[in-house]
Amino acid sequence: MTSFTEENYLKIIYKLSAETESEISTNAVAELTQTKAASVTDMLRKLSEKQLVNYQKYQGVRLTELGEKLALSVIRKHRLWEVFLVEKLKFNWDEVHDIAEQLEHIDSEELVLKLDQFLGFPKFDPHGDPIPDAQGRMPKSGYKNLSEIAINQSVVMMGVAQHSSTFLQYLAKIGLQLGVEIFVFEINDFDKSLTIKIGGKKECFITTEVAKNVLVKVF
Amino acid sequence: MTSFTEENYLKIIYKLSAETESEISTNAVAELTQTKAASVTDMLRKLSEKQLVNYQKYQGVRLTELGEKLALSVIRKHRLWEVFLVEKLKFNWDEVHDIAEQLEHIDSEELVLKLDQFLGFPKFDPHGDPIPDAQGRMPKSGYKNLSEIAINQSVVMMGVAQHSSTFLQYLAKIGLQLGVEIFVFEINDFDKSLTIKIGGKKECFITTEVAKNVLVKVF
DNA sequence: ATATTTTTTTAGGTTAATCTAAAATTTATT
DNA sequence: AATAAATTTTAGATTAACCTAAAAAAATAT
Repeated sequence: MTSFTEENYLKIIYKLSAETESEISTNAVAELTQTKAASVTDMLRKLSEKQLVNYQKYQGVRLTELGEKLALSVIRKHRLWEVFLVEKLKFNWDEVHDIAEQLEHIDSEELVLKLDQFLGFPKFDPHGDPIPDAQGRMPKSGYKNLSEIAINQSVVMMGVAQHSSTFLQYLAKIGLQLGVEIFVFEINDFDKSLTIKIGGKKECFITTEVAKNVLVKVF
Repeated sequence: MTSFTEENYLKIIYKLSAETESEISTNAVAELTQTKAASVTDMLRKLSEKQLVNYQKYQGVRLTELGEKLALSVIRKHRLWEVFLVEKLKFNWDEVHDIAEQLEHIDSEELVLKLDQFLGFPKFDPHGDPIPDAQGRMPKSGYKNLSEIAINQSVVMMGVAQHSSTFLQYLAKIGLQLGVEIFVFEINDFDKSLTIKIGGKKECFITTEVAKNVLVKVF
């Protein structure tokens, strides 16, 4: 009913919608799908015919309720498979994205149900992202960005807001991994860069850009 | 490098090759791919260009060494995923084929390696079919068809040579499942149909067609 | 308010995988 | 060996997803 490609478009439109209030532009979609704007226009027309998006030419897109449901089901599958890959197959969390990108399109409700059960109904994936339930409801994480934390506060790292390998590998290098304690030692007034203490030991200097992409839980 | 569709053709040509000595005909492939002969001709030309098959028009096809390697890698993935679905996710063995049909095309060597390890390097899938190793070598099962077993012999059921849901459900209904003991009670000279005793209890009448598709281990 | 720039769409084309109908080749039958 | 039947291939179309180049619309700057 919906192709691999259509599912990818829905997922991308969903992600963009989470970041911005207004309609999603053709160009924004083109950038994430790695295609040209003209191709996006074609696909938006098609998705619109299938009632998966609301689209008026030159006015951007929005997912319909049905489209959002579908997007969430793909995201659910992606994140469940990531849990499987890390927890069961012992992949590193920075190696699983591309494989999950393929697995998320496997079509079988029964499979998702049983996988979820096998994994013990996880609520978050290995990057700390919430896993929608079978009805498409997202658990609320309550996590904050490290950049919002006040000086002298202690927090625990719970996830990331960016999934590129380079970023994840940088985190690994400086010792930032899920579960570590982070103490905000100093915040530079000028550029908001910060000095943190990781796991009560290592001191480390990071830019605000990095801090924005680290999700933490406040005690 | 090789598409989903190309992989399916290779797999089907491999299966047909296992049954017949001579070249595989276009029509035979068309039947299993559920396409028309004309489409098969197109694809055979393409596979031939890619050095995956040897193909002379009007003369049928054969896999090249490279083609066979690829086919075996797809079959390996299919069977490993079937083990996962049955052993870990608790699917019934007659429910897993269609899902494995999708999973077999997931592209990641690392994934196959880790899945194999996670499953404990299984040698046979839930239908008793041998799982090729990473080098494409098939373990020898030594299993026989139930139709070859002499009268008054006792054997254990180890697999099936046919995977349709209807067949598997028929077996389930008469009580034939992996691991049961089968005693050949009587063989009808006329049509080779047989009367068997299942698990030392139930007596049961089956056609030779059924017996041909049941794999058994002789003590 | 008009002109310029940027964004988006249209028009027309490409490739992979399929199809139908007709032509060519091989196989089987007399 | 000639003809009929079956199989296979070719020719020409179709659909999904993409592309480039040109045109149209919207946003921005003067």
